[in-house]
Amino acid sequence: MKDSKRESICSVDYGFQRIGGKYKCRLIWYIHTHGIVRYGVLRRMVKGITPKMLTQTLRELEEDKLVVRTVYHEVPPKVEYSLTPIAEELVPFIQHVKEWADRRLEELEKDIDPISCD
Amino acid sequence: MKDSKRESICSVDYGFQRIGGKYKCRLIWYIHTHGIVRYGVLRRMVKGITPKMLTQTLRELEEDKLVVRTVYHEVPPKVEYSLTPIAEELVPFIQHVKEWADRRLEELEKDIDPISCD
DNA sequence: GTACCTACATACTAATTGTATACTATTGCT
DNA sequence: AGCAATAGTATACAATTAGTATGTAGGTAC
Repeated sequence: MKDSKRESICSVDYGFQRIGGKYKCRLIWYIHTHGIVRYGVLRRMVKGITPKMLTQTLRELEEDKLVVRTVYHEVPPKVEYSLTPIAEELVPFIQHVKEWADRRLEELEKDIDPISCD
Repeated sequence: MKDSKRESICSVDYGFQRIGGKYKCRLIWYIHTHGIVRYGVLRRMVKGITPKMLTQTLRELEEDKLVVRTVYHEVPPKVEYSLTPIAEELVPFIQHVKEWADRRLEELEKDIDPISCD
């Protein structure tokens, strides 16, 4: 993520730069529903994500103070992720969008049958 | 926007695909605060947007049934955009993010002084 | 001693998204 | 005839974002 990304024109822009991207909100949501999650668990939960994207996204969230990364100096390595209060503030809104999306999907048709995020 | 965009893995994913992108939420927000807006007005409001991106984004929003495009067959041309009830459902949540972002920006520092979206 | 575990790192490539700039159509107005 | 106004299109290009493939560390179990 470049510094230029920090140059927002307005607060709507700023906000969505922080939670945009392919996986950010899904990660926030998953971490929220589990409280504290290990890297490997996230990797299995976020279907299709590669380790590179997972690490990259988590680092960006950490930089923006949305997740906390706790490293246990053990072997094999253990790293846990959890949400900051700042990120928790976003959870209701992610839930709102999720519910909105659920209604849209329901309207569309039943044969798409997307996998639930719960 | 490709058809693959329609292939969402979960509803969080689905939701954010519909409102993600550099300008979508800003446009929804601007149209909301003005009710009915003409193309040229939007272009002047959304600082820095190019006609290509504006048209493209509006068409995507229209496809997703978030905005309504009304063409008046006059010369010079007149086209008005307004939100659908589906998009209006998203407004409180965009406002939530906007307020969240305002708090973040305030915390960061005063010397950034981003332009308000109101 | 070698395979295995977790949580990455690195290099490269592909796909998507956005920018810059120029151009069009239509008709009233001067 | 030529220009202004509006809502775009077209084309080429640049930047950003995502994906693939492979490698690494430092122990532990066999």
